[in-house]
Amino acid sequence: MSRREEVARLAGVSPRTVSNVVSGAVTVAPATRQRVLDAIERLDYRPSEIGRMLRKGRTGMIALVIPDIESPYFSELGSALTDAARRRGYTLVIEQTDGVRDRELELLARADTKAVFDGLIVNPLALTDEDLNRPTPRGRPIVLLGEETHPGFDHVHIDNFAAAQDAVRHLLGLGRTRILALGAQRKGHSSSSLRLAGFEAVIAESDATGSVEYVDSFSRASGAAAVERVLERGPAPDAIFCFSDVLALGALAALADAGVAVPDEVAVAGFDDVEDGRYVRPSLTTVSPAKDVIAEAAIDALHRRIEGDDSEPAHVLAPYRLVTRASTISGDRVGAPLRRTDR
Amino acid sequence: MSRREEVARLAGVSPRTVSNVVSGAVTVAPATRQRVLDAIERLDYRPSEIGRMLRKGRTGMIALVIPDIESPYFSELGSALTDAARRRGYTLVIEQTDGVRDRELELLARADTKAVFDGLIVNPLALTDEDLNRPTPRGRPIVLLGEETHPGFDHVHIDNFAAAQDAVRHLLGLGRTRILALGAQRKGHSSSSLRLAGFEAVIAESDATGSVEYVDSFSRASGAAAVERVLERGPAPDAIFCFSDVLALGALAALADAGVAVPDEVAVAGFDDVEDGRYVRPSLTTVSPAKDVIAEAAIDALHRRIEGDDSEPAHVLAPYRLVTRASTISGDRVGAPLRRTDR
DNA sequence: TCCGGCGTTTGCATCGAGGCAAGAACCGGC
DNA sequence: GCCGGTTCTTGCCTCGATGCAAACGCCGGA
Repeated sequence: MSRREEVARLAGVSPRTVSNVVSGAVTVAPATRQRVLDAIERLDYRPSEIGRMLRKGRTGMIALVIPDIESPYFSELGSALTDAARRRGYTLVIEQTDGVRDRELELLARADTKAVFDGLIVNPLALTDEDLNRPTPRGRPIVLLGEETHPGFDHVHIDNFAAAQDAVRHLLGLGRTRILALGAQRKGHSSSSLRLAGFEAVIAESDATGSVEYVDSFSRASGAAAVERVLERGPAPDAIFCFSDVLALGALAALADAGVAVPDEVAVAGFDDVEDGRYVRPSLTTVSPAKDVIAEAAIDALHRRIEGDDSEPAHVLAPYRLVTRASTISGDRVGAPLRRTDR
Repeated sequence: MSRREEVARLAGVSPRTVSNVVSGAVTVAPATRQRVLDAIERLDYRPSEIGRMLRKGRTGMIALVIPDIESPYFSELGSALTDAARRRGYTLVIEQTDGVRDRELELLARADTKAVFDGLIVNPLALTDEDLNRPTPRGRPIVLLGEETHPGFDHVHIDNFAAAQDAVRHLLGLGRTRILALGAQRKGHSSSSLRLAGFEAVIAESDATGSVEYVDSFSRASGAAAVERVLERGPAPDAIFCFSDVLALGALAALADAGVAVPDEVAVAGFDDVEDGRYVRPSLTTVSPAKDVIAEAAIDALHRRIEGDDSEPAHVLAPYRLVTRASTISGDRVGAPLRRTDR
C-alpha cells in the first residue's frame, strides 16, 4: 500500500534504493537510477514531508506572532516576512494575538507544546521577560520584533527614539508651536514609550509646547476618537505626531469631519509608512521603517539560531527614513504628490 | 533519550502506558494514571505533533492561496479565515501568488507534493479547470473562493452580478447619468466579468450612458492611473463604480488631486468594504460582502471534505449589503459619517 | 582458481505516536 | 483451590524517510 514500496516493486529494487535515488546522497548505478525514476514518474510518487520531518526533527515552519494581520503595518510586514522565509526554505505561519497578553502566552505555549515550529518571530505587545522565558525551556529559538528588548533574545528594530525625534523636528521646522503626541499608551508597549520619549526630548529643547494624548490601541477608530476629544477640549494643536499611520488616518478623518484644514491649520505626521498613507488626501507624512530589511534580518537571525548558532543575542538596527508628504507640507506641490512621494 | 521513554521509566510503567494516559482512549488505573501524570509534569513532557501527524496522516494545516496578503480585502479575509480555522482546530498557512498563474500553479503543486496540508482554500485569479485538476489526483480537497466556478469544486462566493447591479442602481438613483465602470480586466478574473455584466445589465435598461475603464490589477495605483486617463480624455463621468475598494481609494486620490468634488461632481462607489474606506474622506460607499460568513463557510466545507464527505460539490452563496456613505451621498449628513456607517 | 577491493544494494534501527490484540493481574463464585 | 471473567498493561507493528553498516556482485590480479 505504501507508495514507496510500489515504486520499488515496479522498478525491481528494494524500497531503500528508491530513497537513495530520491535523496541523491548515495551513489546509485545509472541504469538502476533510471528505472527508479521511471517508476516514480509512472506512479507519481512524492516523498512524504511528514516522514522527513519526523526523521530530521525539523518542520521547516516558522511562526509569526503578531497582534493582528488586518492592521496594514503587520500585513505589509507579514508579506515581507512570508517572502523572506520562503527564500530561506521556510514556511511562515501567522498567528494573531489581538494584542492580548493571555493570547500571546497561549500561542507561545502552544507553539512550544506542539513543537511544530522550528522557531518563532514575535512582536510582543504585553509580554514580560518571565513570560518569554517560561515556555521555551525546550529551546525553540525566538526573534523579537519591535522595541521590547527582553534580555537574552535576538532582536530586530529601528531606532524609535531617533525616528520620533526626526518627525517632531520636521514639524517644528515648519514653524509649528503647539505639538500633540497622539498614541501614548498607559501600559506596556515600549514602541510607544520610545516614540513618546523622542517627542518629549525634542520638545524640551525647543520653544514649542507639547501635549500628549493617550489611546488604548493603534487603530483608526482610536485615532479619530482621540482627535475628537482634543478638539472638544481646545485649544487645538497646530501639529499632531501620531505614533502610527492608522492613528493618523483616523486623525485625518476626524479633522476633515471637523472642518479643520490639513496641513494649513494642523499638520499631521504618522509612523509606519503603510500604503493607505500614500493615497489618502492629503497624503501622509510618515516615518518609513525599512520593512524588507527588518523581515530579512529577522528570518536571517532565526535561521542561524535554528542551525545551532548559540552566540550572544544579536540586536539588529534596521534603517528608517522620514517621508514628507502633503499632510505637513502645504501648497503648490500638492498637484502631483503621487509622483513625488511614491517609492 | 526519547522523552516518552524517560517518562515511562520515572513512572515505572511501559512507554505504551504513557501514550495511553496521554490519549485517554484506553482505561488506565487511577493510581497508574496519576503516577504517569506526575512524571509528565516533572519532566515537562509533551507528545510530538509530528509523530501524530505521521500516524494519522493528517497535519491539521490548511493552505490559503491568495494573490496578496497586503491587499486589505485579503488581509481582512485572511484574518477571518485564520480565526475560523483555529476554531475548527486547524492552522492556516497563507501563501501568496501575486496573481501570477505560474505561481498559483507552483503553489498547488507544492501543496500537493509536500503533502503537508489537509486541504486548500484557493482564491484563483488565473487558473483554468485543467490547472486545478492536474495537481490533485491525490485528492487534497480544495475549496474555491471568488467567482471562478470550476466544475467539481466546492465554492463560496457572493452574488457579484446582483451586488454590482445594486451599486449601479444606487448611483442611478442619485440622478447620475454618465456612469463609469472602473476595474474591468482583459483576461480571466470572473469576479470582474460578473461585476461588469451587472453594471451593463443595469445601464442597458436605464437612460444613462455607461463606459468601461480597464485595469491590469486591483490596486490603488491602478485606480488612480485609470482616473487620470479618464479625466484627461474627458468628458468626465458623474459617477464611478469601482470593482474594488482599493481601486476606489486610488480613484478618490486622483479625483482630489484633480480638484474634482466627490460626490458633488462625481460620485464614487467601491466593492469589498475594507476598513480604510470607512475612514477616507469622503467615506466610501461600497458593497460589503459578509467576510466572516465566507470564512466560516469555506472552512466548514473544507472540513467536511477532509472528514471524507464526498457528496456533490457545494456552492455557498454568502450575503452582502450595499453600504452607502459620503462618497455618493452628499451634504448635511457628512458631519457624523462614522456613526452612521460603522458596523 | 581464489582473493582483495571497489561500487552498489539492502536490511536494520530510529525518529514518536497509537491501533490492535495478547498477556498479566486480580476479582468473585463454586 | 481452581476457573471464568474483568480490568489493566504491554509488546508488536505501522505510519515514511534515512543514517549506518553489513552484504552483495563483479572486477582484475596473483
